[in-house]
Amino acid sequence: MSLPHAILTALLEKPSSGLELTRRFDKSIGYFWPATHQQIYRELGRLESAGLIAAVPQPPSRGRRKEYEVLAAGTAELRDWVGESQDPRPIREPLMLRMRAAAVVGSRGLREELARHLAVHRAQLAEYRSIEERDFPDGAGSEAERLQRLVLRAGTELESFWIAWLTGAIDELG
Amino acid sequence: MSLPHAILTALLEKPSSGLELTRRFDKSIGYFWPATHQQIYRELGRLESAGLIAAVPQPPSRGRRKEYEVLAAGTAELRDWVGESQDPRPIREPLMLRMRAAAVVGSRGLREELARHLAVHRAQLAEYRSIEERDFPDGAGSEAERLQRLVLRAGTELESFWIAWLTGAIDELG
DNA sequence: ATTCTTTTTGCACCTAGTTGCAAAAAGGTC
DNA sequence: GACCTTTTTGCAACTAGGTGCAAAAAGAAT
Repeated sequence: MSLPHAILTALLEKPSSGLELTRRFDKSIGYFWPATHQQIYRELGRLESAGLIAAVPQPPSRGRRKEYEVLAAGTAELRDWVGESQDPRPIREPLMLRMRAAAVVGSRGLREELARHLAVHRAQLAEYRSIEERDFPDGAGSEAERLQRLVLRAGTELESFWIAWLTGAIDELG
Repeated sequence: MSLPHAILTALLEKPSSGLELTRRFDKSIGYFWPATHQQIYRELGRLESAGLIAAVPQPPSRGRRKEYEVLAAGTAELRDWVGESQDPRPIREPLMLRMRAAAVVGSRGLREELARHLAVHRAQLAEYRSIEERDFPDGAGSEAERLQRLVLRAGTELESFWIAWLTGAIDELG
């Protein structure tokens, strides 16, 4: 149940319409939990019926912009969720499956694929770094800032890991 | 469409019944693509109807053990799949969402959660290391062996990354 | 041989995420 | 104001994965 909580977080940062949310997802929360506008609208509807968020007064109808804000119950729900305990979700990495498959039926075409992935991860790393420079140029600040920096660092380090691993793999398959 | 290919791979390594497959998944392929026995049976059924695998002759019926092997079409399918190009799947990491949520509503309970995750990742790393010692004690061998070693290395390095990151995060949240 | 337990297979339902498409409103152009 | 495009919202159908539960067979116990 992550998407609703992601949306609550985003709405607390700034009340928004569905479309604004979608755009902001694309360049922040979505890095760790992507969502399309369809998913977001559906979830906004559910959160509203659940009484966790509300549209700020305006005659609501299809096609008309609707701005949502988080209610007290929503904030409480999110606070609870932060402290909940939940196991890390299992890794699902098709590329590793393909490596294993290649060990059985041959690795034809695999090198190219590894190279493609390498390019994608490099691009992602570059994007994270530019965000880092833009948003966190100097040392630690408030707790909120430190948390956000930690998330970003997870991103850069994760991408760095893949870059290193893929480089090694391509090298070894030479 | 990863599960069917994971199953094809496992069946090529060794023809098996559904239950055997389930057990083998739990300690090898399942590290990167977990599956329950229910999923596996369902997929075996589909692969059979698709003509990619076949049960070795035996009166088939419910409750009676059924051994599957991969047909030529199945091997061909798997070979194609290895060379297919497919973007890395987006990361979905609820823990990062919780960090961001914590930046907004406070981090109560988060430290404990990070510590729990740390323990899980440490245990997983230990498991990978013991497999490494058991199965790959010495340097590189055949291509197949090199591929499997690379997969295992991805596992150990990924866990190491998380351990390092979590340690840093706990440290910084003091 | 009857009963009980374990193994093995599998169905059915549910939740979450994806994709295609379209309706209502808003805004621009003639 | 009639027409066209863009924005915004949303429905509906589909796919994949997760969970609960049960039926058939095999094996053990008496």
